Amino acid sequence: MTERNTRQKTAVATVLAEARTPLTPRDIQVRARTIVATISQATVYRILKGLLEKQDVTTVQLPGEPPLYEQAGKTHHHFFRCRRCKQMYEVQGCDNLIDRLVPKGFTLEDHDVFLFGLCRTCTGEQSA
Amino acid sequence: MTERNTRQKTAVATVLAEARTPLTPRDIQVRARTIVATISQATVYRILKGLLEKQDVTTVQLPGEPPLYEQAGKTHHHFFRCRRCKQMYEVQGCDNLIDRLVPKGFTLEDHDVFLFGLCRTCTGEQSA
DNA sequence: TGCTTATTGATAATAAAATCGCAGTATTGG
DNA sequence: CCAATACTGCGATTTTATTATCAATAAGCA
Repeated sequence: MTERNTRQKTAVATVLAEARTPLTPRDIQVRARTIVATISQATVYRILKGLLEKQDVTTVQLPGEPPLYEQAGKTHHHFFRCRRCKQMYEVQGCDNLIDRLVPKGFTLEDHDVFLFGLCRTCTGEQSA
Repeated sequence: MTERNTRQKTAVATVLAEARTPLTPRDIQVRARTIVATISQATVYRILKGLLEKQDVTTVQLPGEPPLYEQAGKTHHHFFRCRRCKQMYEVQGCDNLIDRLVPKGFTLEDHDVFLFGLCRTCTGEQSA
């Protein structure tokens, strides 16, 4: 038969749509439970797998950490992660910068940039 | 007593010193076995742990992959990884570029850049 | 050269993430 | 509405990376 629209899928889609930052599967489960109280971790993984195949979500792979998930279709961006409050902030405008790093004769297909430090709020509170 | 200089430690140090790219613990074991035929994986991990504490080696954390190890003390650099031959190539000259990405008021402490695509050799062979 | 003990090798144990199996549930075409 | 079956929940299992255990080995000082 065809794919079915379940409450669980709707819940995960809603969570991803409303998320301001990439989420872990557990984040997604916790938030989805406010919509479907019993949604399981396995189901979250299954739904994410399906969404990935349909390219409705993408993964954000921070070095040394398990993947985070975010809705697909956003404009190209990277992240600044605050080491104090752990928040992730989107960063734009890398393209022409990256090209300069590519060695001559190499074909650039993709790239990642990660910034780490203190966000504006935590920079201010740092001295306090 | 004091720390001892074992053949295993020497072998790992030699492997790291001669490596042109960051290596996995298994890579290191395989290469070290050409020097000390019986060196075990556990020993490689133990030695790497010690070298990390002494800051004689650093880890390279590719997104979504377990850490690679390389000798410390190199000039700041990033990597271009060829998707075809899997080789990693060092890339330099990111600094002033990265600064432009930092949002106002944020404090940049660290950053990572990863380039993916085809190296010069594989770019040439691609059409063949 | 001996002796102390840091270190090793082999394997079991652990940790964390993701998947699997299956009985029960709920969606949807008719 | 109802039946076929896609999907779910739960727990067990797998996978991969790393660490712990412990008897055996080997640095390196006296």
